[in-house]
Amino acid sequence: MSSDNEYNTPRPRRVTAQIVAEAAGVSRSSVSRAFTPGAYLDADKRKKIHEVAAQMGYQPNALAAGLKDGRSHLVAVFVGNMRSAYDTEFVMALVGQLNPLNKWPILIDGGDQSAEKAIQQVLRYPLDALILRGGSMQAEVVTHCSKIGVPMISAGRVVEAQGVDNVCCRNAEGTRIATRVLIEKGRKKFGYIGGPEAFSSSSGRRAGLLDSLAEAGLSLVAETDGDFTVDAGHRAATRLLTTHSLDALICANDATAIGALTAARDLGVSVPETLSVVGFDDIEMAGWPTFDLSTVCNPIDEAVEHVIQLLEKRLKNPLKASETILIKPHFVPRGTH
Amino acid sequence: MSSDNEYNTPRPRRVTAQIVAEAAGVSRSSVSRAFTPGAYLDADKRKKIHEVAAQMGYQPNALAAGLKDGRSHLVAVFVGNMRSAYDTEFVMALVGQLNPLNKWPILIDGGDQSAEKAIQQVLRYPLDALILRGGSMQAEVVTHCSKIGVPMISAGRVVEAQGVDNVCCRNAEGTRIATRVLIEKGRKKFGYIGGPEAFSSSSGRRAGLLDSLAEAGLSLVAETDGDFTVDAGHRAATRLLTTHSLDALICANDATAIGALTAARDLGVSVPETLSVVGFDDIEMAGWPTFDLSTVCNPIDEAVEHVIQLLEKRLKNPLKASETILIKPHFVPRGTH
DNA sequence: ACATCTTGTGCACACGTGGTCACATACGCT
DNA sequence: AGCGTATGTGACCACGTGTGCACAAGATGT
Repeated sequence: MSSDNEYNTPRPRRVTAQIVAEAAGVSRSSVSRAFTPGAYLDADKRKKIHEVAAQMGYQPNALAAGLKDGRSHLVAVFVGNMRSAYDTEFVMALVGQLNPLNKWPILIDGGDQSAEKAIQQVLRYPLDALILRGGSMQAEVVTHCSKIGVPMISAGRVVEAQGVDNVCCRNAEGTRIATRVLIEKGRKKFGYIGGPEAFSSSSGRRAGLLDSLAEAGLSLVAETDGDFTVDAGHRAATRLLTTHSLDALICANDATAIGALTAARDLGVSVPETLSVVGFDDIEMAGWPTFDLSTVCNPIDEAVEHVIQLLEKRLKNPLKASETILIKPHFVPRGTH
Repeated sequence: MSSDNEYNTPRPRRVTAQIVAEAAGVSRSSVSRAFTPGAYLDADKRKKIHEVAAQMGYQPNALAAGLKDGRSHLVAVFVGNMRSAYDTEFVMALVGQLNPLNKWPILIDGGDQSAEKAIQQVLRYPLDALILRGGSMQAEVVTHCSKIGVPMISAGRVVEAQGVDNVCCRNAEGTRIATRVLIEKGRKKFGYIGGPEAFSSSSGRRAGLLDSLAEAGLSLVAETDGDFTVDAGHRAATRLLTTHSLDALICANDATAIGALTAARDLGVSVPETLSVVGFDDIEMAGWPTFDLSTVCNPIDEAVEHVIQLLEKRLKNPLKASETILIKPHFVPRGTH
């Protein structure tokens, strides 16, 4: 780590309320009041102050304000893997909803190897909250957060801990529904391409598949694990399709499914005539004409909305009991099943 | 905007150095020193303090520290459009490089309609810097930043203003090279699908195309503008290919090219046999087997590295003259030309 | 003219930290 | 013992803000 004292030229300091006060010929308190909506201040004086402030480029220092009331309006957003399209879309939706609440997201990429260190450092700020989107988080960090009173909201993975709220998709139900649709279409020889074993979403989705197969008296013909990427999906599907005779391929997420789709084409297996391919998440790309992927929708807008609601509730009442909201997925029929 | 005073239950305040001092039986100063690398403190006492602090979950409040030395270690990252794969990849690389410098990114999505308001609010924090990745930024914001002494670094678009450093790709050179390659292959009837007119990158890329065409005594057969998305690329290419006879399609970015590629397939035009399609940026997706897109590499890692270097230089010397670094693109031959 | 109420503003404090300064303690040397 | 020096530590201040409190000034009522 580089030394912090290597700055030779000091930065010209920011304009402060004191400076504005002197320039406008009023007291510093009045400047502060001019920027505080509810405060008593003569209308003319307020206008004058705003003019001077605008000219000098003054805005109240959010850091100092936060120091006073213990609320920084900063929210750390920990993203499991920004390289995944689902996570990216999720973050975009989340950031869009955070802004109107006056909350500003500090982004931490869980895919980066220094993520743990990064999160430790970011926790030195008095965060209003820590939002987790997927990924894995050391238990140590969770307990640390609850110890220092930073609320956590986890999306996509249920974290059982005090003061942690959760929003999660009913993963098993998603694949259960999709599998039923395929069985009704007459599919019998199912393969599964999962994600990393450590991810609860992956195991949940697999469980739903097994449920529906059992229900119909079928069993899983072949399976293998990937890492949620297109590349891994391609490799895994190539392996499965060349070693087994399959008529349906359930994938743990859309990226995997897109890789599998490409692999099928490369092998000359026609989709959906002889093989059904189904993904999970319904990322934007799944709807592109090239792929036209049948998938299970893991609704982002709904999830984000719940996250925001939980955040607001938690901020209003920091001591409230933890909540877990489960979201119902639905099947999106397109051209690959 | 919601009132800020609607929090009924006050959050239990953070553990402070004072509390730790009392618990450890030392003075507050000693606690501070225990967390300051260079400071004099008895080794045993330091160890003791660290133990107590760890147990209580204490970490120095970064806000208060920043208030003191005028450096928040926060960096606003304004992204033109996080829905674009290039921007996403850029941000990921940037965030990864920012963390080791102890800088934390506050993400602002320029694609969101409230982006202008958001940036105004975020500027209330004493940011160490504002990094722009593409997109358009009101001149007002730029002058405001320079007025309050927040350094700006723009990537992908040259902003001519005091205290603004720039990193940008030689866009014209990129398409110039690509066009030459296609001309050497015997292509003569070129079409161009641009981006929004307001984007300098789009016009630069078009200029390079025209250069090389003129050089070879050719002229542009047809062109139209999109909005840098796959969908727009698809629509634009469909229009161009059905109304003109073309053997080469130069696209302003990869997303557009991928859309065009799909459109060509849909129309039964064989690529690369009868039509060459070339993109710009070399996003990850361009390398996927499904697309195997020939394109111009707009190197992200190199750009990010320069941004970081400029940032460090600027922080060391806030008054230094502005710099503009131009990056040399190169052609990436794949299967679509 | 005096009392009461309303409205506006300045003072002073708290927030949590890092650093400077002065002071206390201990140690080595003559 | 006396002195100089090295080392450790406590008291204080600055950073920029919001706000409670007290007070001043002006308006209104009797």
